[in-house]
Amino acid sequence: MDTRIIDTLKRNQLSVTDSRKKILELFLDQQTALAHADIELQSGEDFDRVTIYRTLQTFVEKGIIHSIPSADNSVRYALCKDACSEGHHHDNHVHFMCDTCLTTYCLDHVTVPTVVLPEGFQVNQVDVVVSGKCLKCS
Amino acid sequence: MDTRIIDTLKRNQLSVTDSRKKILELFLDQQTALAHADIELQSGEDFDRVTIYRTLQTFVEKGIIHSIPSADNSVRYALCKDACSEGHHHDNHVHFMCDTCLTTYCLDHVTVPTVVLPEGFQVNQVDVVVSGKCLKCS
DNA sequence: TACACAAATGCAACATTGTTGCATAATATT
DNA sequence: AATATTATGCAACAATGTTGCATTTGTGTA
Repeated sequence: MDTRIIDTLKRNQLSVTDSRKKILELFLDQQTALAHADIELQSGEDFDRVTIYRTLQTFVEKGIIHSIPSADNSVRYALCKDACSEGHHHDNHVHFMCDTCLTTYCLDHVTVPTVVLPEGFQVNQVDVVVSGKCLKCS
Repeated sequence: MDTRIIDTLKRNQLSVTDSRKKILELFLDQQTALAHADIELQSGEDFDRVTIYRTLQTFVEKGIIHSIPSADNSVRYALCKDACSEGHHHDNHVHFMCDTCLTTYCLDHVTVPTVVLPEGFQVNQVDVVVSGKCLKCS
């Protein structure tokens, strides 16, 4: 068992439970974003759907994962890396969703460009959602 | 009745029906994005939910409206302006969602910045979703 | 290690959102 | 005005998300 899993949970003052360990493991094992349905399928041992919803919600609140906007009614989540995992929830991100395989990536190292808005709009967070073909599908 | 409504429907080879007229009118009357639920509430005369879903779907296919990604499980739609309305579906957009009142704007005139992606990713479309405080709420 | 407290889970029931097939009604075409 | 085409409404269903509460599990402490 990856020690990062228990470390992360403890650092965030969360009880170490089976579902949390397993769900966090799924995120650590793959570099892509996961939707609720993915987790339900991949978790093997079946946790109650409610537990998965609540776990995701808790992880978002603690800044362990963040949600990725999408236009297809399926919110996905991805691990917050480095800086973000220390509690800076309001980070900007570039996300990429493959039109073909629907795999979604959080591109941490891509810098979010500055957006200039009309007078009167106060910017809090900027999410860039790029779609196209990913490495595997092109 | 706004002649733009019937014009737009005919230009897109769509039968002119009550629900399509009403829904298109809602989009034309307000400058903000609408979710399915908003339309259901605002349409007054109640159309079947299925009709609303199908109308939105048809409008998206014809390029009359476009969907806006969101992180809260509620896809919103906004009118495609000028260039876009002539059939160029794959336009890039900057959208703004107010954290306070949840009103969503399609900022047509704001230019979408260029995003540089890692080797191997082919860009098709770029959506920028900005959140913060809107004109009214700041 | 055992105990008590706090917290998370699972279940049930429900609410919301989205989809499909088909008969009926409305619109378009001649 | 008559016919062909298309959209609507209904019903039934599927998927997704939420809430309250009893039970179980984890945590901190003696």
